[in-house]
Amino acid sequence: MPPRRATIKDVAAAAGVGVATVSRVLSGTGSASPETRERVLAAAARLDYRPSALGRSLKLGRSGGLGLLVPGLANTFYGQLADGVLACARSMGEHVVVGATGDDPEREASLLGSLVEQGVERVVAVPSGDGLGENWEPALRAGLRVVFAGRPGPGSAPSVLTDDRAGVQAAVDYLGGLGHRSIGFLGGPATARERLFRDALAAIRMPADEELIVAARATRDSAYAAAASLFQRRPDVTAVLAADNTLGEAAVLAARELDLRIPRDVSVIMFDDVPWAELCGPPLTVVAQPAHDLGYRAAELALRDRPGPDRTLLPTELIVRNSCAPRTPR
Amino acid sequence: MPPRRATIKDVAAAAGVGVATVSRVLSGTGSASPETRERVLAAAARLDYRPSALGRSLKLGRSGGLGLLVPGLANTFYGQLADGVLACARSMGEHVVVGATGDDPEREASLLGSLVEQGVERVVAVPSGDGLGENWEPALRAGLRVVFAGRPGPGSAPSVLTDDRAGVQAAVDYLGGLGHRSIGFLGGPATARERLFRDALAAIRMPADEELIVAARATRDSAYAAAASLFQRRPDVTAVLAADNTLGEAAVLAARELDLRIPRDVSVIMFDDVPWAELCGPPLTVVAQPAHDLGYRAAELALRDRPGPDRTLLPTELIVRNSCAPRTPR
DNA sequence: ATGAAAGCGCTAACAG
DNA sequence: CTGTTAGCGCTTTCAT
Repeated sequence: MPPRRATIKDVAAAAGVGVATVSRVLSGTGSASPETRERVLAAAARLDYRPSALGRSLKLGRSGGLGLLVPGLANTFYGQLADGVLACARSMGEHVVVGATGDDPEREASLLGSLVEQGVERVVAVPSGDGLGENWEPALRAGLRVVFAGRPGPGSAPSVLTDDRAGVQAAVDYLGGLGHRSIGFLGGPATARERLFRDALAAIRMPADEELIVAARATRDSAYAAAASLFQRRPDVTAVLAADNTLGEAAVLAARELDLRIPRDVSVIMFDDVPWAELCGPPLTVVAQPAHDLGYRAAELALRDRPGPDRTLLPTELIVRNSCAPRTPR
Repeated sequence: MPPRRATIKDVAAAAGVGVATVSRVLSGTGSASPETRERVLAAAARLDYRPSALGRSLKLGRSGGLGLLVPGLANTFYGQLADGVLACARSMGEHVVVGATGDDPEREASLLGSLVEQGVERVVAVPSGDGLGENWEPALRAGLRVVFAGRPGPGSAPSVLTDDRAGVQAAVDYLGGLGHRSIGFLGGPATARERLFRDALAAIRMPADEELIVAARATRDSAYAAAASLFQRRPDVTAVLAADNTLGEAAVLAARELDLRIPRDVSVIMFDDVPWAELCGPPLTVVAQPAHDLGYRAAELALRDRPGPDRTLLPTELIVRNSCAPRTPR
């Protein structure tokens, strides 16, 4: 049987002082005679005392800790974002409680509930796809401080985003410049980029062909199916923009399966400059997003005391590699 | 100012009963008249009451929650492993507190300390590279229940591992069968596979050339440098085994940079069947590890009440793609 | 069936 | 400078 963890009382007894003194010495608050300090510190060390955050939080009413809600960590983009959040939290001495929503609003709601029960009152979240966000209403009203990252949150909640509009436009401009006229769009659960895609097309006076815009659910299979069906239904697409790295992966897989050569038969651009984009055969042209920064900044905002700006926009960058070529009719 | 969260007292008052009754009704313990039940439930719902896990944990002495310590989440392998842990935790209604160690024992120790302060008493961890593990001694003695995943923990602590011996042997056998005699090994912070590599070589009666065995630190740069220097110092290596996906990535990058064609000039096998292995140019032959399962099983063990087996070994699988070819002298 | 009260570990007033 | 005490939200005897 493991010996019960030492409490502040044990330390007080061992040092021959009152509990308040121990608390003061250990938290640096108030003053204590050097000699007492010494004794307390020694006793604490000897007993391997670790103050209970539970006790402290309960007393203080506020419980440190940062919640983090992402679709899933197997996706490199969210992994990087999460690492950014962890880095910031660590630098501020806060712990973080994570949950994987699977882009499912119901799971998100339940996870959110459990965060609240844990006493977490600040969270950074990549909101689940549907975008309706009625999940967040009550939490926000209840005083939970949430900063959305990577995708805009509902209402006026603060969000740290990438400049997707510019990113999508850059991709579309690039493809358009290469002569492509039938550009497909592979979208995911978050549909914001889909609208931006239409806008980008309009900006260069190209009509949006609804059949070329497809949306997949948050699974690998669904992404693949969406990509394959797009290529099959419309053999005339000569270029495709994938809204995230999962979709990009699906696009190259589907193209390969269908014997479409990249970039000869189809040009591909995807969002997210994941490390493998460069290793891909051929190396993929991407719209890079600063995933780590996204997380770091969001965490910073959530953890800082003063509310930050409602919208932080981080730049995207079109990184040209070898997955796009001038249009040649298929 | 956000309205303070409702407490059990508020519910009791609103329902016109004592706090004990509320507690009993809400936790399903004890009995209550249907009519009282009704009133309590209604009041709780109306006030949007969420029981405080802090209060409960403090009272109960035990605090749910699972700690998770990994090198970092940007690495797909750990991301998948973490997803496995999250999946299991969620199914058992536990929350998860994560930390990224960066494979640094010091950070690991500090993170571990903060977990203990949070009242977490069960953790799954990918122990940091050094393998000395004096970090864990005290925690283990203090009754912390830790299950190691992916890498063996120090001492006799329970671990959920992949059958690396078989995996390394399969890779070496395969390469040997292809005629390779100078096989390089790219190792990381965790050195266990390095020993297995020597063993595997011995098993097929090949001498281990120390100069062909290199170890990188846990950064992308270090991995790249290690790979590049291996290729440059020893132009006679015709094959290389990379101990994880980061190292594998470095190997193909370095090879490309040095104008070494895969697999014509060098054959490459890496650990971890990350999604991009198939997309790589050329598709990479890998030793697949069930990352998600690793995490799920480890979490299961950590969360179950009875201690499980000390060692769970999950199978690896050699997945042959196109990154290896018969040896041709360079 | 239900309420009153104790106490988990901690911090902040308040005395001394 | 330091000790005593109340009380954070909750569960759990113990009475009623």
